[in-house]
Amino acid sequence: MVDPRPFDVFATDCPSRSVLDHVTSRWGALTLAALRPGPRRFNDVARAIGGISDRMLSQTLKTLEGDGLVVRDEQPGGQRVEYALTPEGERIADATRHLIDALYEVMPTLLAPRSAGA
Amino acid sequence: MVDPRPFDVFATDCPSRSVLDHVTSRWGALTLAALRPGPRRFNDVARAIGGISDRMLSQTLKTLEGDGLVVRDEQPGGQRVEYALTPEGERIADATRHLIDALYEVMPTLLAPRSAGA
DNA sequence: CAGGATCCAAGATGATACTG
DNA sequence: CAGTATCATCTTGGATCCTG
Repeated sequence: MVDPRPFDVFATDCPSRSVLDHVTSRWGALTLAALRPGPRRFNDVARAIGGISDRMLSQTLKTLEGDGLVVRDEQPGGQRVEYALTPEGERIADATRHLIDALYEVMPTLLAPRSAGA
Repeated sequence: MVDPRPFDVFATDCPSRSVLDHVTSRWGALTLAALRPGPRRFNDVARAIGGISDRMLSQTLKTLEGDGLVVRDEQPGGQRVEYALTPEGERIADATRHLIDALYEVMPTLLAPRSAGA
């Protein structure tokens, strides 16, 4: 039986490293987080994420789709396309959501003028 | 009483957004993960993270230090400097660790040749 | 609506050399 | 050891225009 965990994000050549890079890319985490509530259309995602351009969203979605974290559902007719998380995408999106929540929790402290002791 | 959670990473101008950007920067997550086991010296961190250059590590550490997630401890004498996580940094590092673990869990599926149904 | 193609500026990153 | 300074480069990201 092989090692069930041969992955190592610290290694440049590990496949998990590239997926991590995509997930932690500038728009990756936010895109996954935006899709977590459920399938969404392109422009809805674009509007949900402040500052993202069509180009970057398109590119990010493609990368995540290539990784198997997102699926593109094109309704017949063409005028309507929805993006959704795959089961694996959901696991990752949940984790990024936790990260964001942790961030919210520590933000007040980070913003505090450094030390209450001084 | 003010809203205890006025933060929104989806908003371009929210402070939490920039911290998220730093944490999910190319080397941010890996750097935090590398420091999670405990304080480490510069070159040890550098060696732990495959592919990072001195320059990038230095820059990443400074950014995270500026956010209040990392502290720099310089031992008198100068030849020895250690980097450690602040309590807030630990919370974030834990979250990124969970993200990495989630990644490890789904990797086998992501690598599988697409579908067992075809 | 849902993007693709192009052009271009800005920032990220790396290699190397140098310092205290 | 623990970085910093410089330079060249490669990628990222945005704005704009175009198509089905």
